[in-house]
Amino acid sequence: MTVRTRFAPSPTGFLHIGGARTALFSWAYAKKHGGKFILRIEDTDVERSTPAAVQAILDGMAWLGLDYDEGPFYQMQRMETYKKVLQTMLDAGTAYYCYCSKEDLETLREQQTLQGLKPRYDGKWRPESGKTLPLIPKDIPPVIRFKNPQTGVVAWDDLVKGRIEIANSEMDDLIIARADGTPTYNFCVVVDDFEMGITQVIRGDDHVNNTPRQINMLMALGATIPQYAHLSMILGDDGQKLSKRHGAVSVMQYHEDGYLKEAVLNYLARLGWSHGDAEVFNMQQFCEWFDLDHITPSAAQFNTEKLNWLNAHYIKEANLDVLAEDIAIRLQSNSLQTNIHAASRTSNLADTPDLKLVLGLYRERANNLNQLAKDIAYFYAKPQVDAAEKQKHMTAEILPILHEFAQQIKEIEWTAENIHNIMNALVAKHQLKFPKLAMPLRVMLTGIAQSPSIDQVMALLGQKETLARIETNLS
RNA sequence: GUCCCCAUCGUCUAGAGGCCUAGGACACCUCCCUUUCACGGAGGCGACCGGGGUUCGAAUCCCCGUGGGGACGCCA
Repeated sequence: MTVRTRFAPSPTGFLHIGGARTALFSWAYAKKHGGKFILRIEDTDVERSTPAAVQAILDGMAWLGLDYDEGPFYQMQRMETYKKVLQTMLDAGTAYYCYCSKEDLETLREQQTLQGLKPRYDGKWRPESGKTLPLIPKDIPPVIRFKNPQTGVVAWDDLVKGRIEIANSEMDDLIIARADGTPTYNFCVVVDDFEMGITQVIRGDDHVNNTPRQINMLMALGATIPQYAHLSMILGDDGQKLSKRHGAVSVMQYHEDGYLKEAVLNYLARLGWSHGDAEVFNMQQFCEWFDLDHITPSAAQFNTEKLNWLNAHYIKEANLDVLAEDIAIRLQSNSLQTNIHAASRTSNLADTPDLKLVLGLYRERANNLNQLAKDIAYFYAKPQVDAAEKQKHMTAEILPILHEFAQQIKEIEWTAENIHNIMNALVAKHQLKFPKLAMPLRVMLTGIAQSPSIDQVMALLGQKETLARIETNLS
């Protein structure tokens, strides 16, 4: 049988890290088995679903490259189907009308909670042979409930958690259609998973408790029961549960925060799943290796440090053209123009340092795109020179030598090697340690005391700009 | 409260009864490299929640605790 998996988010917010991982695992499972990955938007909660959230989910998946083979399907557009199935169940006696009002239900729940009982429907309108149902009230539009079996157990072999058994006596008759006739979540999922031929349901483990109900409904419909794999949740960096109030951010936020999608993907893949000692791998390898057997059943804590490390790795590995595109945009949002775009070349940026060469010098030391852009900003705008560093490194002793250096580099062919030779010669002549000369240059040229080899920095900065910055600081 | 799930270094994890003196990765520490800061290289620190079983042998299987989490909506 062809594998068919699905990702079924409800559009009530952005695609967060947990949802992204669920999608990633479903996607990878389908890819691994040559199956289909289906996207289904569960938008039956009209109150909370928004088009913006739908778009946010689509954007998030697009950024990560989680492409779907079918969909997106929208449940709100499948009402006819649900109504039809509802009617069949009513006819078959596996569902029934319930005329309890919301208020009745509310007080019932309160009483039960007060008595320390598990809140559940009392079966007032559940038809049984020999039972007389109450008189149907005129002014209350009924909901439809599923007639859940009352004895026996529902069991399934969860692909992540192993065998799970839940007694039917623990479940009540859940509402599958609201008073206004619209179907509810558990029912729509069942109909859709059935009709879409889903073979493996991979979802968050907050759905474990829904599974036995769904299996019961599936059985009532005579459907094949899919396999289930319940993924445990992802905790925040602090070990706390992620929520709207606390720590949950959109995957797109990682893009904004300077992360490469390759790093996010690799990190997420490795969070709760493993392949021996493999830590760094691309999505192709992931899809080849992925299996449900190596998913941890326990919750995993998010670790930004490790994400940073992976990000550093992928920044080093990135295609330089792609990286330059990205960094150019980040620089631009700080009003810094680079010469990467043809349009920019028409301006007076012709002798501005080549971004790709600059990145070649800097990518090794970065673990974040925004930081990288910030670090190289001085190539494209005069830096703010750190006063303390200037005072520390531009000593009276070195000042005349800096003048001498400035003189000498006016004459040379502008290469890092030539610059380096001049520095070496000066240091030797005055019997100084190399940093004595390198540090003040670093401060004058970059504004701070840390940079790659300063001769290479000068080579990229250009002769004119290098001299200009030195002279400004010496005068 | 009831039901369900989970439990290996600080964190992510390897581990399918002997391969475990518990392995890898991030972080941390030390050293090396060095033109500062990074990168990189070499080392180091560091864990089987507790108690009972089963077994010749348990991180692995069972039971009981303990701790964490989830679910109990005309939300999904």
